[in-house]
Amino acid sequence: MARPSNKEQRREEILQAYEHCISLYGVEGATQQKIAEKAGIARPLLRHHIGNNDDLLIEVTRRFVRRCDAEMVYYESYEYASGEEFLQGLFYWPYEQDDHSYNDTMVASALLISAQSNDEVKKMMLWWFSNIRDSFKKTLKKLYPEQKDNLIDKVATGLIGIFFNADALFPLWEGQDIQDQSYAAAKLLLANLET
Amino acid sequence: MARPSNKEQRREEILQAYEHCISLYGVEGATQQKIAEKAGIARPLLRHHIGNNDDLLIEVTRRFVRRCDAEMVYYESYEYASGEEFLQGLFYWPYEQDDHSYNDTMVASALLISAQSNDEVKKMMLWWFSNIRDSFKKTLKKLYPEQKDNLIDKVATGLIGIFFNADALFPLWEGQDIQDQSYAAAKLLLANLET
DNA sequence: CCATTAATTGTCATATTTGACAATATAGTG
DNA sequence: CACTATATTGTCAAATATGACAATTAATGG
Repeated sequence: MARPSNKEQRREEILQAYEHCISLYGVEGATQQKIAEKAGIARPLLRHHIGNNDDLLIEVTRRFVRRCDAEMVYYESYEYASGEEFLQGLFYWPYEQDDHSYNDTMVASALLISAQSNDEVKKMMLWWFSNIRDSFKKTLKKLYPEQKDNLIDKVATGLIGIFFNADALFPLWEGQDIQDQSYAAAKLLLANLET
Repeated sequence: MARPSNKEQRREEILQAYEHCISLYGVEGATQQKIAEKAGIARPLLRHHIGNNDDLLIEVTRRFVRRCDAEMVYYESYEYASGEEFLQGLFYWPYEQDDHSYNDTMVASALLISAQSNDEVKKMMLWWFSNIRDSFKKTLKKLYPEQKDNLIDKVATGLIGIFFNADALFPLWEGQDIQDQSYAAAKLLLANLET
């Protein structure tokens, strides 16, 4: 009856380009022009397919959180042979296996800044972190079912912190020593669950 | 012979206001108007006292790094009775004791984004992190002189990660559970140095 | 009071960014 | 082909942000 809609595909392309720009320039530095350029489309299409700047920010945050959720579900379903294998996957996951080339942790830290002055973003980012923490807890519980929840909670929170820090500093560090030391620290922390 | 210069004081006020705006809105979101408003002065004075946007970013980064350095020197000089006291000071330092009300970790993560596309900022932020890591190492070495450097390095990197994560999430979390769990995780990690 | 130097204010041009909408092109159906 | 719904392009006004500089005010020494 009419020209077929490519709205869903375009939305994805736009939001992925937006995420990429956010990781490079921050939320306020990711202008519509940069987004459109990165997505390889004309600027007015951002408006056509998604909306104004507010809409764009809400939608990109929603997409980011959902994407992380999906990844968490995937990780949860995986049966790790050991805690060490879990950490290996966490710290040494090769970028090439993602469908994008930018750094998720940079996106998250940029969105956390916007969350301070945007309640919707704040709500989503709160849920984002809770979800990650719960996922870590579940995985650790499966690996160490005999351990108390209380201890698992602490270790999970600590592992997340160590991992995010390593990931946020990754773009600045050429060498790998921060990643390696963070991985080593994570192992030390995880050892508290191996009785 | 002439009207006395208040350039140094004004520079400080401006750069502090800029830092505050960066922590709230990110680097690109901290416009000259917002900075001037926060500092309680007219916008053209930013230019008069410091310079254009590039100059402002360089100078605010320099000030931030120097301020953190000074804090590190202060912490290093302190004689901690135990590792636990060190962690207490780290995680439960009351905001009221700082001369500002904003979150340093948010400033750092915003500057880390700009560092990706600004070599001068990048250089300074690399030094910023190296310095913090060295400072942590020194403090731990003083507390646990019998431990191997290798182990101390790992624990230091891990503690920094856990602390930054807790601090970056602080503005979003009303309760204290993340701080408390992070503190508990840090204690677990530090326990690796208590033989 | 005068000269001097710096702070402060006022103002404008320019560049950038966004919002909005009309006009056109495209791909399907009958 | 004609019709329809959608994508795409073109364009412009409005808002915002920055750069630049002239004009004014203020504080100090002589």
